[in-house]
Amino acid sequence: MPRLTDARRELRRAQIAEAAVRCFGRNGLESTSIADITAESGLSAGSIYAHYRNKADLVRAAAREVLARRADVLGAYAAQEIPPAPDELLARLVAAIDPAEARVGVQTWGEATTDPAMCAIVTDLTDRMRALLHDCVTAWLTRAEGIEPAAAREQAASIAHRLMALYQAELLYAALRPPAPSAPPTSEDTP
Amino acid sequence: MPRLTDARRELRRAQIAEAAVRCFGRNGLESTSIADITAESGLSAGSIYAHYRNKADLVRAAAREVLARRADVLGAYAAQEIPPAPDELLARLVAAIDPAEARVGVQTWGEATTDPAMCAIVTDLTDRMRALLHDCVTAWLTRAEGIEPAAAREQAASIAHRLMALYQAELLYAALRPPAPSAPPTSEDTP
DNA sequence: GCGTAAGCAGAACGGAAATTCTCTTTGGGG
DNA sequence: CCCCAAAGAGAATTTCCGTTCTGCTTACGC
Repeated sequence: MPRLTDARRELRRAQIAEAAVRCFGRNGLESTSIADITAESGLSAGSIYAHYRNKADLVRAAAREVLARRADVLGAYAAQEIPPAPDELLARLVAAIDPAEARVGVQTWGEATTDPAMCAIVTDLTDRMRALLHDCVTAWLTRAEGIEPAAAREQAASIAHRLMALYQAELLYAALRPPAPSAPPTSEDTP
Repeated sequence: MPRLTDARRELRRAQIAEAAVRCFGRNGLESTSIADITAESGLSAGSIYAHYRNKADLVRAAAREVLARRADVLGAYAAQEIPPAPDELLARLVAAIDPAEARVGVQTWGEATTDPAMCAIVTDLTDRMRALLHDCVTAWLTRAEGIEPAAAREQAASIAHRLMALYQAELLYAALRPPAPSAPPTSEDTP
């Protein structure tokens, strides 16, 4: 049965998801139509539906991609032998924020308030990032500050919680900074 | 010209906006149709369009209402003679969060990434709340901690910034806690 | 190489939802 | 208390968009 080889199939899925992320960053989750993604990806509607069950499925895939990419940045720091101090860590994470991805990230929050599946994706990633932060801070407390591992782990929890909160807030600021590059006007100008 | 008296007109607008907020909290900004708001408010579509130019306009009004209500809670604390300490202040603000309003608040963030008008509403309120926090913390630093007003005002700035960030993060958590009371299934269960 | 079942393009379909239109009701001013 | 324009109800309209369907094309397995 001549199916696409798995590698090629994944490539197509990624091609679609990445185009979707670009569209979402530009126009928002609900305002981007399948036609938009069609145009951005260079593929056809039929093709998209061969790779994703429906639009909601594609939105979730795009969300997973954006969120996972953010976790990866953090993961790189967590893997270091001597992790940076909390302030420094936060500063670097904030500096690594990409405005377009921040917008999609915040849009996924909004969607998550309504769609349980999206909520699961968001909370799962939030928990994973917080755990990563926890590891990072624990390692810093023990290696750079010379605190007992057990005590460090405990202290790190509240610090990680706060770091996560501050990071999320920064993500929100980044998402709102340049309102929108070229959003279609919503027709409410002159009364 | 027998128009509605201003008081009555405002009453109708509020009636519609409040119904809209309830719907948005339940189903999200984009998923609630005018028909939903019609059912919730007990008014007709024609009537709604007599009070709001279009759906986007109504969404903005609802957002303003929810956001303003949050600012009011904070404003009450800011007006006190001896404001609470930052930790206590944050704890009280968090305790005062209503899940349904939190959901709408987060949805407005998502919308703001796309709609410049909504972005202006959100950033305006954020700035105003931060300013209120700033006043609160400054007052606490001077009155409870006995710090010079000028120095207090300066120190308060970064504290207020952090408080705002932590509050926003808590709002997000509250919005995602019980995923959704009764969301319509998105049809993606069995492959 | 070659056949075939898939991927894929693009038009067609169906439905939903915002906005508008028309007719009825009603509240306020004289 | 009466008139009339505006408020309101609810159906009609229209536009738009997700999804599906129909063939052509292509890439994989033999």
